Amino acid sequence: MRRTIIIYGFAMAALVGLLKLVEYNYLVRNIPLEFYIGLVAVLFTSLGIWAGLRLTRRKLIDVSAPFEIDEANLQKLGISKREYEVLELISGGHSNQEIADKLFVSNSTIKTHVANLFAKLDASRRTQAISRAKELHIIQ
Amino acid sequence: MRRTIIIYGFAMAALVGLLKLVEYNYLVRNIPLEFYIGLVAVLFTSLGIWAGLRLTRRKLIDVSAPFEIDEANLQKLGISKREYEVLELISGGHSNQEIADKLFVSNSTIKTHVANLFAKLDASRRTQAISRAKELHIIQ
DNA sequence: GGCAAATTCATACTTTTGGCTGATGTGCAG
DNA sequence: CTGCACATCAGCCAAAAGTATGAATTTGCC
Repeated sequence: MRRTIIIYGFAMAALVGLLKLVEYNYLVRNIPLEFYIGLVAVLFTSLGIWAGLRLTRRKLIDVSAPFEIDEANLQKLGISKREYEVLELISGGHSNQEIADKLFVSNSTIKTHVANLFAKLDASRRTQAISRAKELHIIQ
Repeated sequence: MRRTIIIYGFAMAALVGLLKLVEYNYLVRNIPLEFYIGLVAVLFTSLGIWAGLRLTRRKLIDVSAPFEIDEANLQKLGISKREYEVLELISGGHSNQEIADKLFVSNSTIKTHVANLFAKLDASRRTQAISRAKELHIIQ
């Protein structure tokens, strides 16, 4: 953004210099004013197109951005690191036992984490938790 | 696209007219040439930004294209209309009983639909079914 | 009309999940 | 040192989900 504006400024300066040169030639060689104006128009139209695209390119990227977890919501809900791991595995379609095996803890532990997640996500079913978490952009 | 170019053409013509007017004033009232050039630069820069955004707007829309269910995959798996409704409600976080109430059928019926969905989606848990369905782009 | 697919429902049984309570160990900030 | 958050685990009970099997109805299509 800032860089684009700076580049735009430099381009502006360069063009002014160029114009002064043309102006000199115009005065000396009597080039038609229309040609002069046309040149300015074309150059600045191009510059406008370029600047416009530059300034909105981030939006393009943002829109197509893959996925970014909403850390703010995670913080707000107070979901811990371990709980988040469990949440991800739940949304991956794993059972409590599978999650327990993957994380090398007992089934009981997973149940506790899941229960805490439900409280924090205001859910009472794992499918509901997934749905809520998706709404809050804390999982994909 | 074509419309943008036409509008651009009209704007160009209008500006040329405006410039002629300014040029007249310039010749008559001796407005500095720099002012004249500056005006052209600003106007055409704006026009360039506008045209540039117009011409690339389709890309913006394309990139942010919402979501389209993969009908091909639905067909391939042989998921029926009713089954798909159930699938959507499952992914919405609803219990079998809730789904039954929403669709005005019995819990048993939902269980059957769910079992059939599992077979077709090669899943054995609703969370897994959601995960698979998402992979296949048949739900969001 | 008749067949195939889809939709509906039931019953019985197993597994998984969820709700609740309580307990232990660890690390960190006040 | 003393709460506090976090992570760990256990046990019990109830509810929900999943499996299997069989069957009646409806519907779209040839």
